[in-house]
Amino acid sequence: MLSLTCKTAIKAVIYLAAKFDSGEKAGIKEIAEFIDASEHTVGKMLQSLVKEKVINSAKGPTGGFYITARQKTQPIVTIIEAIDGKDVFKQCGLGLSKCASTHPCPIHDEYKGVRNLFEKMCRNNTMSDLCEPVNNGLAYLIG
Amino acid sequence: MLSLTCKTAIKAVIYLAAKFDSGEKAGIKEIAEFIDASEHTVGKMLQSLVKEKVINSAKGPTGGFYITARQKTQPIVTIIEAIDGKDVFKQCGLGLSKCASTHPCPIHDEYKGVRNLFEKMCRNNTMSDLCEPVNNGLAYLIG
DNA sequence: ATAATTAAGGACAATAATATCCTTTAATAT
DNA sequence: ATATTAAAGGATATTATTGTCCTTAATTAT
Repeated sequence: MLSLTCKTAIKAVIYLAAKFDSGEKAGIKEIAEFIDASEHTVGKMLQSLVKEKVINSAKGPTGGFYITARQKTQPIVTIIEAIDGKDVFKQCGLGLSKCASTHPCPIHDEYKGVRNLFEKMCRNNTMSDLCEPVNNGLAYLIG
Repeated sequence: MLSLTCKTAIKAVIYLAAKFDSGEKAGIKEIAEFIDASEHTVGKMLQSLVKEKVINSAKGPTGGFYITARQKTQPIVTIIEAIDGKDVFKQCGLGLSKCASTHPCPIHDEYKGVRNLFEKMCRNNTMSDLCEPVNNGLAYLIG
């Protein structure tokens, strides 16, 4: 459903959300280490998130990536749309390009149910919602 | 969730299921045309399905691919497991390899719900279930 | 038996997704 | 102002997935 890059992005943002309380910015290296991903990949992906205004960045010494209180309240669908595009929740289960209720594939309705449930989950869960269990040691970003 | 090859496989098998009633076998070319996919790709993929005993084949003139009455009653999860493997319904939503209730990712439970719904759909729908609307012009395999 | 037909299967090519490197730009601290 | 630090961003390399080709093996009809 989601690309690898997108999953990495979600983890990175959750890390930034956790970091928010301290007010500190986080560097590429630090983030990559925490979510166990390659520095280069993380750098590239964070760039996209900044461009799409999902997170912020500052250059220079004491610079790094950070998230604002307002951004923290956004649902994770924001990340997904920024990285994988807005069509993730519209794709046909069998890959037809014109699949619709007027021209359905054989699993159209049922697959729509699955897709919608996933979308709902991504719209209902904010970044801070997901960083909370991580902060409390109830959930993990690696392993 | 599913690979492109797997989606093609499902469509091909639905076509074979529809063809079943006439007792005829279908050649690679015919199947590829009907589901609008490349001959080469379809040939390769059908080979795998035969090896996994999801469908059958016969060589030589009057040969081709076909499905038995028994095979037609199998759920489409059979196709999925043959092509994409058995782990499709076990993968973590954020890509962790050891994601489990004792070591969950932040979306573990909710994602499990989505995954399970999809799996249920794939286990409940048999090949003949899905070929019926196609036969009746209520659903399509192309477009 | 022979020719024709069709799937099997190995080898390879093209494409897309990921990952890496390197140079540039901006900001801060001295 | 200068040096240092860190992100931005372009270019390229690697890997995985998908697609193509071609030869082989099996079956049937004549």
